[in-house]
Amino acid sequence: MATLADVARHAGVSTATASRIINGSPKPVTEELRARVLAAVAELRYVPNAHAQMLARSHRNAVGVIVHDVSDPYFAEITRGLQRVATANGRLVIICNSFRDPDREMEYIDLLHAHQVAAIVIAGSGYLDEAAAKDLDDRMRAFEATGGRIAVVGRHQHPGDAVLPDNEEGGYLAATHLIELGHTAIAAIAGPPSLTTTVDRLAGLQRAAAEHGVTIRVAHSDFTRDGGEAITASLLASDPSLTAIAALNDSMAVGALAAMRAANRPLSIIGFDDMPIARDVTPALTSIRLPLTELGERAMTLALNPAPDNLPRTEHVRAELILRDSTRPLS
Amino acid sequence: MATLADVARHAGVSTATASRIINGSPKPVTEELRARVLAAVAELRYVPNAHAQMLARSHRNAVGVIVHDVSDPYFAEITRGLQRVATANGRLVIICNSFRDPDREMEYIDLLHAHQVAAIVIAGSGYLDEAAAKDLDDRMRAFEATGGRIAVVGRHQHPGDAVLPDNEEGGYLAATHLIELGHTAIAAIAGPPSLTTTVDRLAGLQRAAAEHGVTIRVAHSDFTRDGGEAITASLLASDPSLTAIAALNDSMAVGALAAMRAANRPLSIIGFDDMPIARDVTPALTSIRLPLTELGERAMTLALNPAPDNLPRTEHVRAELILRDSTRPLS
DNA sequence: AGTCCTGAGGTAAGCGCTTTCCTAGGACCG
DNA sequence: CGGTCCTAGGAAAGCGCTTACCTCAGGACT
Repeated sequence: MATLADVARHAGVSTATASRIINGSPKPVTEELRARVLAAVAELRYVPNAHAQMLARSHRNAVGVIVHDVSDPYFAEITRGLQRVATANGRLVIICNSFRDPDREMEYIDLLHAHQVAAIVIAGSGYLDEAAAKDLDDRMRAFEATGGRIAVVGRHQHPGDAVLPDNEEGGYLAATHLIELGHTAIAAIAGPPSLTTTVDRLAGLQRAAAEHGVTIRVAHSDFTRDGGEAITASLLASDPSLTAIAALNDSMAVGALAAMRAANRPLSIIGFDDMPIARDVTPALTSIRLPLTELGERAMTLALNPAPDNLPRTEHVRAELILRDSTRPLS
Repeated sequence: MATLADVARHAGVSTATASRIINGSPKPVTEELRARVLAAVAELRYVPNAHAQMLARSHRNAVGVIVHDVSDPYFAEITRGLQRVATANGRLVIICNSFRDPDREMEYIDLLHAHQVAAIVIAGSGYLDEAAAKDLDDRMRAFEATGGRIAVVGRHQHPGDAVLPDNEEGGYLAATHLIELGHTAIAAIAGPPSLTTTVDRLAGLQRAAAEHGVTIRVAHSDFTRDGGEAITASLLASDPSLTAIAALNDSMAVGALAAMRAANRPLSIIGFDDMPIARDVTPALTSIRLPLTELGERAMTLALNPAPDNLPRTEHVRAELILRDSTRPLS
């Protein structure tokens, strides 16, 4: 592997000069030396060792992103926003999937810390488990103590910069919509109760229910299509009066649609997140939209630009009802 | 930021001893010192500087992955497989999105090279553009010259370890299926003609067409849902006799479904890739399945385990027809 | 002519870690 | 009891870079 010293030797200059030329330092250098060095770089196919650079420079360049799973469309959208802003600022993004495992999340925080990233963005639901949240918070503080910055997407224990999707409001919108269509036999199909996302969305649902004197039955399952299908099937089997379902994310809603078709029962189903598939399933899914890409963009912006006074900032993004065909007035 | 020297000082030992204890080196150390060092680590919240470690060690730990876009379900699946194998081998994965831009791809190769990754996996279609392919290949060789390993997923200029989805075979299966259902007025909606994926799949389609004496009309657009919808709409408008469409990926197929619905024309539509959405659109999409996760797993396995004789290895994964409701016999 | 810049380049001190080699004390042997 | 091996621990040499500081010419000034 060619090193800077090789290049310098090849060009007959010192490593200092070679380094300056290669990095375009402001220090003036004769055209001739510049040409010689660049020629040596090309000939030796020299690529600087990023680790040596990091060590020698004080500059922290990369940023870390921890999401539950990039291949989940929800996080994919957020990640897209994160990346857009990061690359616009010339930062390398290191993406880590925690798969909703607090331990793995901690490992990744340490790993990113070890890699001297300038900032870490953690996207995804927090954990209601006090112990886990506390441990996580400790790691984050240790990272921040070394000058690293953290921004979170979604509700987390961690105090600091955060951008929060309005999950409660979204839940409220969803339930209100179903109730206004005349439904009263409503079930909510929710993800794991240990996630704050689940809790917040449910809270909104229940607030609307309480306001209208309706009770909403809650069933938990995985935040996946299959989870939604299974739980809906059992709900339909156990409750013949059910006319509407509020799914706490679109994947579950798609599963619910499948279960509904299988059971041949007309239902009003509303999803949450408004993922791209929503408009292509049949019937097209009514859903609560969250501007996910924007969520990511704003989080990365917060992470990259420290508040002048260094006080924690919190931004909210609104949820919005997207009307399609999967919800109908109770006939 | 606490350094190893701080820890050593705090524990009253040399950095050598501290390093050995922290890294669990085989060198024996008294229990007492071990305890003192670990206590210092905890107290100072010491996290080793990964860059300094990389520099000092010869060991290369991370691996790089370059895909067109992780949030595209196709690449998400592949990436999942790559990650699975990588983490199973204790490797950190750095994911880079090239967004189908050869220049960005080159930049990322250099970047990963600079970061001293042990291996790079490049997933996605190659480019038919000779110049771009050549440049890319140069970078790859420079990386390999320093001891790095490369594996590619899909057809690429680069000679070396590769795992290839059987795109041609898949195209053949798709067209044969439509023809056997009695269709003769068939159009293919394809992605950009500069991608080898497009070319290979089309070749399969045309081989089947030739075998049965049918001609398939080809229209190009983006490899996206909206691309598929737009091109299908214009196809339907210009050719009233069309009865079947072979989409070169599922996203386009979903778009085609939407266009078909809008035009209220019954069509047989077959997709490609069998992404998860396929079974949830209406009608459920007949498609050609590629075992994407396996593709990723095998590529990473190749990348991580050099061939004993260091000869290029090529593995193929078969395409398979998945029958659903979107294709019907010509009535 | 002597003093001071100023521009162009080199020297060398780290950055934080790993690891080879060395040292000093015991344990053990004959 | 002197010599030989271990054995636990330390000293220090890098890993490949950046950069503060130094040197040395050659002008521009007094």
